[in-house]
Amino acid sequence: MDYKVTDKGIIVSEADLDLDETLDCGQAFRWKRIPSDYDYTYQGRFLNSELMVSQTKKGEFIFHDVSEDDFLGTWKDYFDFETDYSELKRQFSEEKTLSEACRFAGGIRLLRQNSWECLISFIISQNNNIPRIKGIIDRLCGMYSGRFPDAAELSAETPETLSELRSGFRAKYLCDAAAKTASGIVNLSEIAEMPIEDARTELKKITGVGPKVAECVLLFGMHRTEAFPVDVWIKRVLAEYYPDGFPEYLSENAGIAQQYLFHYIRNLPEK
DNA sequence: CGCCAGGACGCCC
DNA sequence: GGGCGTCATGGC
Repeated sequence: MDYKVTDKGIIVSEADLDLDETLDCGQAFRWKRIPSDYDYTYQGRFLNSELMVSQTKKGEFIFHDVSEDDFLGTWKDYFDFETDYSELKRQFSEEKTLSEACRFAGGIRLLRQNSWECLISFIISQNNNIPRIKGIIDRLCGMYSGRFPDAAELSAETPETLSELRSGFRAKYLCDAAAKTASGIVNLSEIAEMPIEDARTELKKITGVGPKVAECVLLFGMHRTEAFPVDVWIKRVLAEYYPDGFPEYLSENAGIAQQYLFHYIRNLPEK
């Protein structure tokens, strides 16, 4: 990754990034594509920072009105620019299906998100579809003037006061997650450092967090790249392409591989 | 109308 | 420990 500071903001050169593939692939739900003169532009937030970022036809990325401090302090880490995705894709491409998935969408990166936001987002995601997940999260932030509520704030809500979210049976799960996080029964920053089996057990103490949601929190919110969420789409991939199991040599980065496969199977032209 | 969505729970055996 | 109905909501 190369960057330069300009009067427009930070301009990044990075071959292994595509904004559509990374910001709209079901790992994060608060990015919106907005009209612009660039190839495409997304607007969104991470913690207390807002960002408008554009991708140009030359494959450069403009982080609009971002200072060098903010770029180095926030966005460089969020977009995981320290990781060499070319090298990862080289490893993945030793295997046939993954190789095709990487060729299909080589601009996916694993965002380094916030664990609390991921916990809430993926509780909402269960038995749900991506457009509706985005809508519910949008309405949740709308209750807090566009900000994502912290655990203390959300713990003051009840399933009734959350009714405007139209999150259905998930509202009581959100309240339980907030209560246990705010009270310290569940400590996300400690969980992030635990051996992964212990971390899974801890996360599943929250009602509404099962194997899939726990795995998503570990992967997307704690950057545990060995976590491997299995949803209905990945089940199809495993059944169709990996009847004998997922390759062992990939286990350290299985979660990142999973992102390429997820995007691939969901967007295959047919079948 | 039925089916499905980045599933988990409760109950049954 | 595995199997199955149920849980809201909305798009197709």
